[in-house]
Amino acid sequence: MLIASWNINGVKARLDALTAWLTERRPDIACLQEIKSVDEGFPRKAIEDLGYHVETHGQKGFNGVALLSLKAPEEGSVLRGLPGDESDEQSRYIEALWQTEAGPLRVASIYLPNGNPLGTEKFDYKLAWMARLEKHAAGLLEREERLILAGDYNVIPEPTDAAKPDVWVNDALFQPESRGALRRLIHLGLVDALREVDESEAVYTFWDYQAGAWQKNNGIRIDHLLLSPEARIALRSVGIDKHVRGWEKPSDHVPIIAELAE
DNA sequence: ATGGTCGTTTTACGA
Repeated sequence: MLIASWNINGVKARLDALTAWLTERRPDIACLQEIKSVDEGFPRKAIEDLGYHVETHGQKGFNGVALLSLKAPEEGSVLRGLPGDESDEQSRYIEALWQTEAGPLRVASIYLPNGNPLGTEKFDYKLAWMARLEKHAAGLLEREERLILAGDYNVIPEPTDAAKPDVWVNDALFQPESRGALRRLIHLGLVDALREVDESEAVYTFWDYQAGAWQKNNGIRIDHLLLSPEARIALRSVGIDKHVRGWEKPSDHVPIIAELAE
C-alpha cells in the first residue's frame, strides 16, 4: 500500500493538481499540509468523487492539515491537534488509525512551524512544538504499531539535504536547535525513510518559487516520512513524485511516497 | 550581471 505526504500550499489553488495526482498515484493514504482552508471550505466533494475519505483539521488562511484515504479510518481514532498545549490554536497535526490486512497502521500529517525569523517568538514556538511532538511520538512508539509520522518538518537534517547549505545558516530550518530536535525525535526509534534512498543522488522535496530555484535544482529536503520499526520492516520502496513540481501552478513542495507491504 | 513567487485574512503577511 502507498502512504504519501504533500504540502500543497493551498487546497483551493491546488485542486486541479491534487485531483490529477490522486488519480495518477492512487495513494491509499495521503497526508496533506498547508491546506489554508477552514474545514467547511475544503473541496471535499471533488476528493470524495475520486473515492477518498476526507478528514481535515483546518483554520482560516494559514496552516491546516488533512488525511485522505481510500478506506475510512477506525471510528473515533482521528486526533486533531498536537497534544500538550491547550492554548495552541494553530492547526498543524492530524492523526488517525487504519485497520488493514497486515494489522493496525497509524499515520499522522504534520505541518511543523517554520520558525523564521530567528530571535523571535516564532522560533521559540517551533522548538516548543518539536518538544511536544517528541513527547507525543514517544507515547505512540510504545504501542509498537506500524506508525508513519509524515509531513513538512521545516527542518533540513544535514548539509547534504540542501543544494546550497551555506545560504541556510541563518534560517530557522537549519539551526542546530532545529536539527537537534529532529535528531532526538528520530533517535526515539524512527527511521527517516527518504534518507534510505540511494545517496549518490541528492533528494529534495522543496524548491522555492523565487529566483528560478526549480530550474537550477536549488532545493532542500524538509518533507519527511518517519517510520516506526514495525513500519520500517514493511517498507518496500520510497521516493518523491518530482515531476509534479513541473506542472502548471505547482506547489513549492513535491509529494513524498512510501510503499509498504500489504 | 541581475532580478526573479505564491496564496490568502490581498495593498500585509507568511512562507
